[in-house]
Amino acid sequence: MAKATVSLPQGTRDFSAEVVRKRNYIFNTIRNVFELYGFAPLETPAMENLETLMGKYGEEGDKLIFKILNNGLDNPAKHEQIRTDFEKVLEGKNIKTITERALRYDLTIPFARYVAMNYGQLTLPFKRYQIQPVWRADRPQKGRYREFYQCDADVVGSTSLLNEVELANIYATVFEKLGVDVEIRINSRKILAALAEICGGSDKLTDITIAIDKLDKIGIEKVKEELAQRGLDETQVTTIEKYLAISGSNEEKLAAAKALIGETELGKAGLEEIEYVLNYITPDFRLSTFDSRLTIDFTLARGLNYYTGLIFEVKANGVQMGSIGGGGRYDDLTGLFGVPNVPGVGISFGVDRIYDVMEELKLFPETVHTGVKVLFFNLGDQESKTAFGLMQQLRANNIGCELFHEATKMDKQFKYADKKQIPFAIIIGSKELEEGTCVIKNLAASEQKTVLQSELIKEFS
RNA sequence: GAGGGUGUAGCUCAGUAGGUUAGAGCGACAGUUUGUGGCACUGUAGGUCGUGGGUUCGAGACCCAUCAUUCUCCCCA
Repeated sequence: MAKATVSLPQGTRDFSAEVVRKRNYIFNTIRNVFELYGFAPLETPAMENLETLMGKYGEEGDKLIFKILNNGLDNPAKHEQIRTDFEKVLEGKNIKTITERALRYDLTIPFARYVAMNYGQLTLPFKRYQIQPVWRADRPQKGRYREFYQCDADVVGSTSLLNEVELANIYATVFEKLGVDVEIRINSRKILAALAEICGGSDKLTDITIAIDKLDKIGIEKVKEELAQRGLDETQVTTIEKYLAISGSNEEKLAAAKALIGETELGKAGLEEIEYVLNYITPDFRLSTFDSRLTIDFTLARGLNYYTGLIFEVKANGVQMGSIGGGGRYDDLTGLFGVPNVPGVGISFGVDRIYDVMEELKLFPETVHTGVKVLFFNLGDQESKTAFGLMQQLRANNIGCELFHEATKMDKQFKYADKKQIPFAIIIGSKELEEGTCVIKNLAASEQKTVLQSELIKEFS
């Protein structure tokens, strides 16, 4: 056999039947919860105008956007212009004559673009969910792909913290249903801004968040070094050290943070937001284990720079994996597209990582497999014609079945049923044909019985 | 963008200081068994050892390049 020379682009995958079924199980779970909470579906194109995406994800993000080469570059009339323009591409610029479209990088920005375009028609607050693939030109590694699905739920046109409460509950409900043990971390960008304010001014916000975001990876000493490198003096570093040292229960953390930044306006507001959400998680509202899963994490920063209020991040317990969900509040996302003052808040699920976690922890239920229920054996021309008629009757009664494609040894037909995990075999040979009966065999139990063909449907209803 | 690991049969991998004809398990196919599977036994097919150079009397093994893949950092879902 010639060795296949075809391959898949880096970081992409094919999904076999079993994997698709398991993935659909996750998709359906998430979709049902979104619907349950009053969110409506939206789909946007795989590609957007490049300028819609550029500059929205920070410098790093821009580099990871997959750009689409324009068609028609081979037109001889344009060659000279194209060559000149391509020189600029080599300098790292994006030139419309070379590339003007790109694959979507996330679902939030296309959503903001949609809201800006349709603002007049939307009933506010507008709650939408979106389940579609996104593409990033990242280097693949564990839990990281170049094509992966996001499941987003966002609310725009409302500043109410009730939205945050709802979204936190969606996280809890989905992972509860999937049986994944998670920790939902919560923080507020306002608190980080307050910290920056008392540590040298708001222009230091980015420096500070970048540094403290690394805490659990590089440790406190390295963080302090990095802060000093980024131009903070000793008092300021000490303040941040105190901030990072905050620990204990949610209540203890709140109290400690109040002492440190409660005086500032931003700090006060940020802490109130967190308290508000936590207070909603009263026994009446919370799910069985919810309160132990929603924890304050003052080191949580999140990279996407459009967040302005509460931020969320979800991590799976008991497994080495990056975050499997994240989100937060943004004050003015559509302002980028010419419609200012539309506040919003949203969350995202990373299905591919959730899949990896569930696979690693063996959390998929057996029932995810849903193939055909019956295999009709093919034991000859006349026999298979009778089988075919019965098969169509079963199908008409919504019972999935197939007829083996050729008359061959039973041994082979049994093996086919095994491989496809078909639970029942129906055998019609010359004897059954004569008697108007058929043999129903339960393959797992290795039991069989003979019934009249006219009674067959009853056996499966 | 930076740095590691790995490429040998359809799959998972062995292949010991370079040495004659490259192996195992699983899978596939056939048979033992022309209408009762999963087990067992027997047999068969399937490899230019990722690709291209080099060193050597001799390379799957060593060196260089290249491609693919995987992991870590950065960043993120």
